[in-house]
Amino acid sequence: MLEPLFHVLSRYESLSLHEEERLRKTILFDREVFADQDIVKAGSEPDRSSLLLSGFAARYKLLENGSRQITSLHVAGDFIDLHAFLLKKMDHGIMAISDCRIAYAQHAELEKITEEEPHLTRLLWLNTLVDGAIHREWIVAMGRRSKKAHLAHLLCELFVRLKTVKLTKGQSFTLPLSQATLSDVLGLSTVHMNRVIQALRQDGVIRWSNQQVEILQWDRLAEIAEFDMTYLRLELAER
Amino acid sequence: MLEPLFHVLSRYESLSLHEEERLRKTILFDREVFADQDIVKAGSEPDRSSLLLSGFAARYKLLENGSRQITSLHVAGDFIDLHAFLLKKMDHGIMAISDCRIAYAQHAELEKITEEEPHLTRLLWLNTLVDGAIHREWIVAMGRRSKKAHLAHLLCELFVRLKTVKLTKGQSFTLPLSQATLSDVLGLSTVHMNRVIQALRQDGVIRWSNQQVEILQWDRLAEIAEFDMTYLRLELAER
DNA sequence: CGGCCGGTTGATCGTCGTCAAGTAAGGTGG
DNA sequence: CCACCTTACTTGACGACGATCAACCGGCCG
Repeated sequence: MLEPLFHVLSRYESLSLHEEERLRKTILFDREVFADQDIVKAGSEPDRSSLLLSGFAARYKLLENGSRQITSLHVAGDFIDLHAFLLKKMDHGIMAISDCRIAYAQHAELEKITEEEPHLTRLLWLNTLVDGAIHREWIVAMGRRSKKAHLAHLLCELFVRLKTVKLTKGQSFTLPLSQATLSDVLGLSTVHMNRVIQALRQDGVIRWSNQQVEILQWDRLAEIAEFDMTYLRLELAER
Repeated sequence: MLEPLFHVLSRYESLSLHEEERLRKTILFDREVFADQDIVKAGSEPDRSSLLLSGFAARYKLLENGSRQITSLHVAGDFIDLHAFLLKKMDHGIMAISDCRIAYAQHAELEKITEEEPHLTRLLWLNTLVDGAIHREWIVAMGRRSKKAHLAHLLCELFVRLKTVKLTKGQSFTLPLSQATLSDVLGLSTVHMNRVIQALRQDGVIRWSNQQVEILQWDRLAEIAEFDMTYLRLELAER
């Protein structure tokens, strides 16, 4: 059940069996959250952190005029609010984009891990640092890339992340986001979001329908995006 | 010398004298970096992390067409590349915006801290999490705020951050960024950057000249920005 | 069958980038 | 001390990009 998490953590540094056991004992109780439901409410102060076992989730903030900005997308294996362990108060909400399966780690247990398991602690810390690296890449995309390049970059990132948790088939993956939701990722109107997608289709680099994205020409897509996956830190380092 | 760092860390949770001592022993050698010089090069794999003692620094990425996006701004007390301790490879550069004074912590020493000082480790981790929270707020600003609101938000954030390290005088602070540099923060052209600044001036909420920013009407500025400082996590929590 | 949701397209308008020019301040060399 | 740079900021004109308003299509569900 925790395999996606093991895949994610051990893509940074190998996990010992003892550490896997420790995580199994820490991460408990799973529940289902249906699409469009909040997994964690903005402003709450949870006493546990949520691990996404399956499905897609998003962190988001709402503005007074009702608009929404999604600040990150999450897939199986992602510790979606591990930062709440130390940040305490949620400064944003997290919602299920598709139906999601969630498991929990009590903050008290995480604290014990920081007292007793320094290596595992560093891996969990690293996990949150990769979140930060993704945030930085999104900032670059929003500030200085064309909208087409931004979308191309997002697709490259999702493909690579999904591949490490074995959720791609060949050059395809399932992306259960409506164009309206996607537009809240890129900060666009839905109309223009649609046109940007059309542009990538017309370039012949992707096929996309019924929530299935197929990358027809990875090299050209990566070139449009100027995609450099260093920031995802997927090369295994020695412990 | 490390007082700014202590101010930053102890605004999260109080530091014990032992922990302050430990930091003093860990953070050594300071040097000066002049404005516009790189402090850390993109692609490098530093064996130490840099603490900014004074001055302003920025993390940035360059794109192939020569444009630049700044992904964060740093002030005295900020551990500007603490994430490199675990991320290993820099996926972005860090440059001095004004003349900067820098001290260093060897990664080997930081690793010892994670083995021996769990509470201090959590504080350092938390420090990187606040970076992430700031990134998220910037993403929201770039995606869904008007440019005027984005700038207002940035000024609010900088004012609050500078205040906690005692670098404000009344409602004023020194901001040694040219408008061209600022435009690489907001993702704008320099021409439009200038016009956005004019707009805030005309609203009478700020005065700004010779690198001195004075906030004339905090409430209106915060209202334009929809500024909610929760994300900076400045309320002191118990240990 | 009718309504709703997601996707698509056209028309129009505002925001913002680009090109261009001009001003003010500071620094250098004669 | 002044002629001449350079750098930072400022303003105007114009065009491209993206938001908004509006309409329409197809599939799904009650």
